[in-house]
Amino acid sequence: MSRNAKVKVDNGGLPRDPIDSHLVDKGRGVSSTDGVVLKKGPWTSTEDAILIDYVKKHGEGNWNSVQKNSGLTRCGKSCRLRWANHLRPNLKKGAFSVEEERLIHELHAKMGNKWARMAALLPGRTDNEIKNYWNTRIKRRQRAGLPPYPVEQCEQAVAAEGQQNPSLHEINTGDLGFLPNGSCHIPDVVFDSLKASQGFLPFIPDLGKVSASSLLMDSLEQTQFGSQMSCMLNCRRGLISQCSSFGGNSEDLFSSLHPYDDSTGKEIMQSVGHSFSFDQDPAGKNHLPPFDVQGSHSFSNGNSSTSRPTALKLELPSLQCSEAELNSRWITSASPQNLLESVDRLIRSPPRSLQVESKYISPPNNGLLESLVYEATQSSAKNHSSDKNSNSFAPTPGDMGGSSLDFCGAEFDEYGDPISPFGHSATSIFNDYTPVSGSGSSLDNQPYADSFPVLSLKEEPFNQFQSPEREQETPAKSIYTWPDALLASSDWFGQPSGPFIGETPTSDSMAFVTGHDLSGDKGTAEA
DNA sequence: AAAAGCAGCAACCGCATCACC
DNA sequence: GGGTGATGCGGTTGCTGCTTT
Repeated sequence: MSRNAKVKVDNGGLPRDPIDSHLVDKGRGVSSTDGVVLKKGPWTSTEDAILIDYVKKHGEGNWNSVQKNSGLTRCGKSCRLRWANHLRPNLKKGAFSVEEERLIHELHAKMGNKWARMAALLPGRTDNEIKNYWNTRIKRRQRAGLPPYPVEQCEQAVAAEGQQNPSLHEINTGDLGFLPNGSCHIPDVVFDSLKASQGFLPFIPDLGKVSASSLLMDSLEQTQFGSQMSCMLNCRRGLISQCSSFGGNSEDLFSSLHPYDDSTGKEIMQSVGHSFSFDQDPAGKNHLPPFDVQGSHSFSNGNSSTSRPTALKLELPSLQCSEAELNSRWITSASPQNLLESVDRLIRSPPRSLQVESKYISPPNNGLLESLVYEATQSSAKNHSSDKNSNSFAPTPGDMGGSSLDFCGAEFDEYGDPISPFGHSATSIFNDYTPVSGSGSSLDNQPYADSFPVLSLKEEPFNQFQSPEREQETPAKSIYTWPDALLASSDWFGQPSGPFIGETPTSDSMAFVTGHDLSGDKGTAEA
């Protein structure tokens, strides 16, 4: 499907005159390299057919030769992308199923923005599709002021981590960080993890023997919202990671919560009955610059940015849940008063989730993800034994249980709802929370699919964005635009019914294939 | 009804990695 | 070991339709 109608495409096939001057200026029409004018922009059905035919004859790869051998005026990269994302068989189209969404969430929580690897575990889905899905969701949630992490996903993740790494579990189920004397306490196991990570995480300074609590709190205190954060660290350490999910600018988050009052944090602490009694090194000898652990760059603001590491590009472990769930579990706005109350309640009655053992899932999680990962690992071992990165689900720094990266994930996962102290009633958070086992998230309240659909086609009009006068330049809706010859070819993909794996093309889709405009409207009919 | 903003998607770009010479 | 081309990946852009104001 091409909605880029403004970008002129060719005239129903190989452009006789590919140079389209009015597109050159736009930078997305044609480009010229080595005297060969390469077309950009949306693909047409004819181009698709050419590419499909080429792949059928020559197989995948050698994409740069496509242009030479097939006459396509597309660069190799463009061809590869088109094939991978739209033309190759077994591609699923349409909305993600609930299972797929849940899997994406799990995978993203584990991998970060490794779209290709995630796509490898989602049959029929492309990295681009997953990426777009995720970015769209994240954007929407950010705009709504919601964190990307759903409760159950966090619980699952932390449960798995807890069982896999007892030291992390110690954090997960450990104390709240509130010592009898009211001082703040951060389990040093956290910093043990940090120290252990120093070898491969260059941004982590030499922690030496500095007190973990003093180190972090000292850093926090340098920030204008440090008081808030230090409180949150104790209340809900998961916020560390959570904040970073908002574009890495937790300052915005905080300011949005308390836009006019920098003293709110102190008030909170006072309301909680705590004072800032850090065990700071009085001489300041161990006064290390603030450091970032995963996601904790949110600690940095204008005051401490000079010591802000820049080497690490942080990926967000990202978790989501349905909007409905969010509505019930997350806050969208918060008043300082609510915040105070939340924290207060939190102190008085520690959340259930903090005491909960890893009961929701076992290390293999629900089995779906792990089995896929296992499968992929096996496959990867076979097919990519030479992968020098060895990152195909092999332990990476982020995957290593003892790493700081992981501890951060476990940290926020522990509490499931890391941002809640900012406004969501702690009571509501922990009382309302009901583990959603197995059901996964239901984004946008989409009805659950009973099973993983083999193919969920969402048919769209072939020429939905096409003006009548441009019928000959039909931008292709890839999967529906297979040439008749290819569809008729039962041996093309070993699928007697053509490329529509698991589903015989409907008459409509066949009509698409034949290039006949069935609808000028965008009414979509679920297959 | 018009304008503005949002959502979803396809495609492009730059960089990293790999394979081959 | 270095150079070069091919490929893969992740981030970003640009476009259109839809929704909201």
